Amino acid sequence: MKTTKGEQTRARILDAALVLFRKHGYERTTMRAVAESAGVSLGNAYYYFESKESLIQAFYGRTHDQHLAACEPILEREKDFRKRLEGVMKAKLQTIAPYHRFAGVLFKTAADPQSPLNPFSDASRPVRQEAKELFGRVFRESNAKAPNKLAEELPDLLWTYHMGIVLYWIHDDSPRARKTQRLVDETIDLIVKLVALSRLPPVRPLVTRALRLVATLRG
Amino acid sequence: MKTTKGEQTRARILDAALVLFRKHGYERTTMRAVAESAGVSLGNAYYYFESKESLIQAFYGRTHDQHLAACEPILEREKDFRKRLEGVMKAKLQTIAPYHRFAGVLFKTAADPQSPLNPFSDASRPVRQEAKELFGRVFRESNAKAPNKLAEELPDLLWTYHMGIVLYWIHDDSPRARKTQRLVDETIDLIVKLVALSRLPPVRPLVTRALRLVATLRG
DNA sequence: GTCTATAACCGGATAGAC
DNA sequence: GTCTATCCGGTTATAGAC
Repeated sequence: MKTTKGEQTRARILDAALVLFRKHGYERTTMRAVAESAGVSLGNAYYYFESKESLIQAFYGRTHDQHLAACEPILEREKDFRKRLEGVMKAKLQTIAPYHRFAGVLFKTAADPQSPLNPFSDASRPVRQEAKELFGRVFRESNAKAPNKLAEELPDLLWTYHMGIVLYWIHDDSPRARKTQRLVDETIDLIVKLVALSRLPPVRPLVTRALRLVATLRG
Repeated sequence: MKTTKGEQTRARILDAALVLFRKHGYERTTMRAVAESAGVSLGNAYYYFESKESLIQAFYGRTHDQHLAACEPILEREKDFRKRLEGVMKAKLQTIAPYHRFAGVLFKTAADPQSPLNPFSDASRPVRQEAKELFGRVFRESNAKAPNKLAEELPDLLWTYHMGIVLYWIHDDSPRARKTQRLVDETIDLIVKLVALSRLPPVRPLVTRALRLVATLRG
C-alpha cells in the first residue's frame, strides 16, 4: 500500500468536508462538523488543513485535475482550433457544474488579492501554469495560425478569457447555465475570427498595439 | 441642527471604521476596536450596523456620493464624449484611491452572488441605478451620436465596463495604479472609436448581433 | 420608541500535552 | 499524529436609560 496513514486521514477529512459543503453549503458547515464526520478531533483537522479556506484550495486542485483528464481525448483527436477551444470550455463548465450551488462562496475567497487562493497568487502558480499550458496546447497543436507575437501571448489571453467566463458563470442562475453556454458560443466565434483576422496586414498594427497594452498591464 | 443624535453616532462609527480599515486593513480591524475608537459600546455599534460587512456597504454609498459630486463640474461644462468619459473614470479612481489597501475585501464580498453587497444584488439596486444613470448622462449630454438601440444600452454597458476597470484596479499593485490608468486610457480610446464606427452601415449588423447577445445575457 | 450597555454564545484558530 | 483546553473576535440576547 503506497498511501501512508497520514494521506488517508487527510483524504478522509477532505471527502467529509466536500460532502458537507454540498449538503449544507460552505458557511453553514463548521470545522467541528467536518472533524466529527471524518472521525478526527478538531485539532487534528487543523493539523492537515491550516484553515477552513484551505479546504477550498484542495477542492480546486481536484476539479482542475478532472478538467485536464476530460480535455485529453479532445486535444488528442481534434485539430480544428474552434472545436478544440469549444471542447475545453464545455469540459470546464461540465466539470464545475455540480458545484454551482455553492460556487459563489468557493470562488469568493479566490477574489481577494491578499488570499493565497486567489488565482493570480504565488500559491496558485502551479495550477495556473498548468492551466495556461492547457490553453497553449489548444492553439499550438491546432491547424490555426497567428503572428508569432500573438501566438506567444495566446496561452495567457485564453486563460484570462476562461477566468472571465467562470466569473460570469458564478452569477448565472439560468437553468443549466444556458446563458453562460450562449456567452461561450458567441465569444469563441469572436475569438476565432479575431485570430484569423490578425494575420491581415491592415489589422496588424492594431494587434501590435493591443499586445503592447497587454505587456504593460502584466508589467 | 438637522442631523439627529443617532445619525451623528452612526457617522462617527463609520468614520472610525474607515480610519481603522485604512490603517490596519479589514480583517485585522475588530468590531471591538471600531466601537472603542468611536466611543461607543460593542452592542451599540451593532445597533447601527447589523454586521461588519454592512460597514462596507456604507463605504460604497459614501464613495459613490463623493464620485457623483466630483463628476458634476465635468458633466456641466464638458461636451466632448471622450473627455466626459475620461473625466468620470479618472474621478472614480481618485475617489477610491485611498482605500486600495483593503479593496480586496470589497471585491471578495462582491464576488459572492448570495451576498447583499454584490453589485448585482437587490440591496445594491439604488446605488447601481444611480451609477448607471451617471454613465447615461456621460453619453446623452455629450456631442457624440450612436444608433438608438446602442444608445439605449450604453448606460448599462459603460457601467459594466467601469466595474471591470475597478476589478483590474483591485489587483493592480503598480505605484499610483499606473497600470490601471494606462488601461483606462487605452480602453476609452477603443470605446470612443467603436461608438463612432457603430453608425457606419457595414458595421451595424455586428452591433445588432452584439446587442442581441447582451440582451440574452441580462435576460 | 430611540438609544446604549453588559454578558454570553458560537465557531475559526492555536497551544501544548501525550 | 492525535488529542483536549483555550483563545479570540463576530454576533446575539437582553436589560435598562433617555
